[in-house]
Amino acid sequence: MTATGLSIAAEVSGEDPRTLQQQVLAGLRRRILLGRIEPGQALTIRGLAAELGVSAQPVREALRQLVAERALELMDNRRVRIPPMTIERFDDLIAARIVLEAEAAARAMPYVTDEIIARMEAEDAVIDEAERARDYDRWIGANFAFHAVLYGAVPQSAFLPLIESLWLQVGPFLRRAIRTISGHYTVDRHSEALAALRRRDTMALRIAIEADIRDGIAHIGSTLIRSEALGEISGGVHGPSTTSR
Amino acid sequence: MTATGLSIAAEVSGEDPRTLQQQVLAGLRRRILLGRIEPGQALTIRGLAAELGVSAQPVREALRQLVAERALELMDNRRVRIPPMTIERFDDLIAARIVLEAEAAARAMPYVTDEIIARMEAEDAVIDEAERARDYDRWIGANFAFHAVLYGAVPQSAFLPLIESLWLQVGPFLRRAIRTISGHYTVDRHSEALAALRRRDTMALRIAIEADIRDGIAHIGSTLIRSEALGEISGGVHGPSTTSR
DNA sequence: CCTGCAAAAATGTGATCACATGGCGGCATG
DNA sequence: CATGCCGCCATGTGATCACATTTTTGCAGG
Repeated sequence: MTATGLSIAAEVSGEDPRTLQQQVLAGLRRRILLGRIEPGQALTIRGLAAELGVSAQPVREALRQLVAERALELMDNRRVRIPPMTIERFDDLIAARIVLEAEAAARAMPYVTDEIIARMEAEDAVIDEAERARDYDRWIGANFAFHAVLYGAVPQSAFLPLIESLWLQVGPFLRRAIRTISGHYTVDRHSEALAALRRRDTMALRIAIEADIRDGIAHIGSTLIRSEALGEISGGVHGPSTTSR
Repeated sequence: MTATGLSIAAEVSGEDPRTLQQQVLAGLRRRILLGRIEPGQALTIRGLAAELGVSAQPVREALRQLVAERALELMDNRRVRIPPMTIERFDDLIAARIVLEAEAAARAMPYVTDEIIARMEAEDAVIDEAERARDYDRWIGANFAFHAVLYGAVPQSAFLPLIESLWLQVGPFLRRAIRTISGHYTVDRHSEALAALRRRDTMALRIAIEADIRDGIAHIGSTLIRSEALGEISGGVHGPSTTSR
């Protein structure tokens, strides 16, 4: 077993980080995925280091890794921020999610066991529960976990890291639109996906996954369009250099 | 314009790195892509630093970034190496390349100008020339560049970084099989792709790209299968700890 | 009151050091 | 001669320092 950088999949299956850098990375990744970091806001190494109570070294490497995953963007000023979102980029990200996740789901089918399905049902239950409790952090997390369990069924999948990169890019803008979503849309798609899994119906699974991504995103897209009137979403100009915290 | 970290696309369009770390990263990325680093061989920070005549710091960050891009793998011993290849993983990588690159090509169509086509023709010419000269480095590089020019036609494409990650994962094993390839197979597919581009025929382009990837890979797959008799391709066990060089 | 310049503070980058971990070989013991 | 233990060496990790670049602040001149 190789050391993961504590990816989402690793978190789902429960691993503990051995290095400080991995803890910092996992923490930042989580914050980005859950939309807890303001897009456009500049992240400073020293600021984060002070906030987390570690030296600059682990933070530097974590930031570098997140830049490589496109969760963060290295500007020309050498400063790091969450990349601003545009309609074109958002459209690209969703298109990439759809082709990758649909294919990943189909390729996971041979590895799907009852245990995998059970774990997905568990995540789906968490989603329901979080929705009733208005716990958006948990809602988003479980939503990703639902998918991660499926794609992660394939032992050394090359798909999952790519998909996680896409999630990290979309994540910061999910939360901002999530409150405007009516609420019950994804559950149906998840049920569809689970039903397809039980029947081992690959084509139906593809359709359910694609629909899930599209549905969940339609509202957000319109939210983006509304915000678009103001130009780029957060960070058109170099954000204020407020030390993060 | 944001600092790119000197990706393949950035190299194609010609940019100069401003930091040491970016130079190291670009150099390592190139060596990996061209298959100049032995799979399974452990890369040491100090070894690379000494080899490149820089301190450990830029090397550390470059390695971290390459780990994030899955070009390198962080083992439990905290050593870094090129991930061993298995048939399953190779199959995954090719499947991912096909769905991503076909989609990226289709989405690039609206942005295709005569200048883009001209640049692709130029890369294609380089491929021919390199093939006659038996210059495999140039051959592989131009081959990737051919695709990069196309996908890079889209301004802020989210696809290109994902695709580059896949190239980096496949690269180390391309060269090892390339000598066994008959030779003239891709040229036809590239001609097909160029013809489709001139006609602005998106569907034909998809087919050509997919065929290009499949054709170029079929022979390599069989090479892998032959090597598979020996177990994993390079690095089944932790590689020898020879300092790189 | 606005503008532009210069000093000062903040930040990223590169280098180096101290320490913990892991790998390797030698050595003793059966 | 084989095997297991112990110590040394190489390596990754974290911390810190020096320096160049960038950003902010303060002030003078219009």
